[in-house]
Amino acid sequence: MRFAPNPNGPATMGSARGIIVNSEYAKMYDGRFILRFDDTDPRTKRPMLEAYDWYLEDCEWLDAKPHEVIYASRRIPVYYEHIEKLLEMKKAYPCFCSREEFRRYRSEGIECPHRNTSEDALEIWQKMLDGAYKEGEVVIRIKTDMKHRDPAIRDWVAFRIIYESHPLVGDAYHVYPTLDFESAIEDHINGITHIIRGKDLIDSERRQRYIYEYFGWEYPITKHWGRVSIHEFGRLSTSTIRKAIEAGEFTGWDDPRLPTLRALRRRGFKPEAIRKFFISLGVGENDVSVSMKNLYAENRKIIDPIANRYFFVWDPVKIRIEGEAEELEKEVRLPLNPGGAGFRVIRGSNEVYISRDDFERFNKGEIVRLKEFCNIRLEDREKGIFSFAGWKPEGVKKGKNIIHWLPESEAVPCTVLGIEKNYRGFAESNAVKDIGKVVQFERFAFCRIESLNRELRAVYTHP
RNA sequence: GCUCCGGUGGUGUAGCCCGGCCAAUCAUGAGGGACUCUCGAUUCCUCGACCCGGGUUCAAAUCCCGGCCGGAGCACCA
Repeated sequence: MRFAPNPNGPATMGSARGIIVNSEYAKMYDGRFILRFDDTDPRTKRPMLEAYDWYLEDCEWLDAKPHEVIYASRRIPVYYEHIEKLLEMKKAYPCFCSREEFRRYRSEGIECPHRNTSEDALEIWQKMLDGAYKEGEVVIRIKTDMKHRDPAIRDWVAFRIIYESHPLVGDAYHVYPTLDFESAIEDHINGITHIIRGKDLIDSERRQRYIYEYFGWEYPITKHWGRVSIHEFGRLSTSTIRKAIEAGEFTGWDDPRLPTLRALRRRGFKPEAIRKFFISLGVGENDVSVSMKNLYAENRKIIDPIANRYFFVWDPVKIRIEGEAEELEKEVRLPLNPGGAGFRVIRGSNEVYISRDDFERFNKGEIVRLKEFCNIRLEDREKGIFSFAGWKPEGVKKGKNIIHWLPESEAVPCTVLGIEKNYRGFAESNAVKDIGKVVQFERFAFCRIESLNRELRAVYTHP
């Protein structure tokens, strides 16, 4: 099995499907999983140097470490050898038609003048390599059938001239193979038995079969799947993301709002959840339109039992509790997580922060409960004054009237990088020791604590 | 337009090749209940689908034909 991306940007959710499904099959049948960079176009789909390593990182993260990594741009001489054989066999030829001319021949199903006249094909090829021709002046075509019922198959291009420095191999070459050619050769050399890829490559198979036939090779078994679109992200292509990043709309390729794997990793998603999510999508040929909620559900199953719970008071409002001031200075114990991992301790106070959302919901005289602490009654909304109303939870309406809270002494300034917006407020000081981990801010969401500088920074994972 | 695919609950998926055990799987979602301490978490229950028409057959989600709808490709991109 193989996954063959062009590293013109980092791996996204779309790449994840290819990585996961292919590697999963390799695991199931004890086969090999190869990561191959199809980076043979230094211009239109220019590879991004950093992205090569990012792909490697992302594969390992997804538990899909490749058995072998191939860089097509470093194996161009291999493709040259093969095309030379085809030229000798007269199964390929140099074509001097312009794109427009050839398009006409193709649509009318007639052979172009260069198809059978080039006795000196190998000489022309050599001159191409020597740089005797300009870009677009000549290409190498594979002979198929100019009467093929699908015009897309008719005598396709295998090599073209591009004078542009390649990010990985520099100026070593200026005659580059197309994807169809490079991929056909590599799949055979690497002994690929099964290919699973997008259905946009169905025609590619029909083209490549000609080469396999000429060389007497056996074509791998193929499966083509439809496009995945994710409700929350819509259609974001690598190039649109790049433009948006350059325009400053996103902070980088790992901006939590992006569907890149780097972003998901930053948000604290578990690779196992992503694997399950894509495996559940299957390999049908229909296009699928799926919601991130499914991924959230998978992820939640893994992290919910183990994520530590903390308070995060967003958009905070300071309130004062009157009466029992001394008694309020006590230690409050709250469960750390559902797995029974013990307790965290918060020191109570008669002055605490609560979220504005909560604060503005209450009516005068209403009793609410500060979770695991005490009950309070709203006395004066303008001044933010409540009165003490008992220790036991009795008498409090269940549900939304049990709220989270934080005293000044426990409050660490915190920003959560969200999806729709960022949230500012105070996080419970105990959360500081969970840097790098995914926690649940109670009544808010799961978040990954990222760093502590002037303030604590967290990244929104999901509800 | 030409070539080729596909249509199962709101969403995704299993089943289709090799017809019966399918009043159709699993997940997500939605609705409702529970919770002496997250009603944005957890938990329980319920709801909900074989595109349409014809044919073959004792029997069709599964096979055949037609229609409708949707998708992909038709680059010197991958």
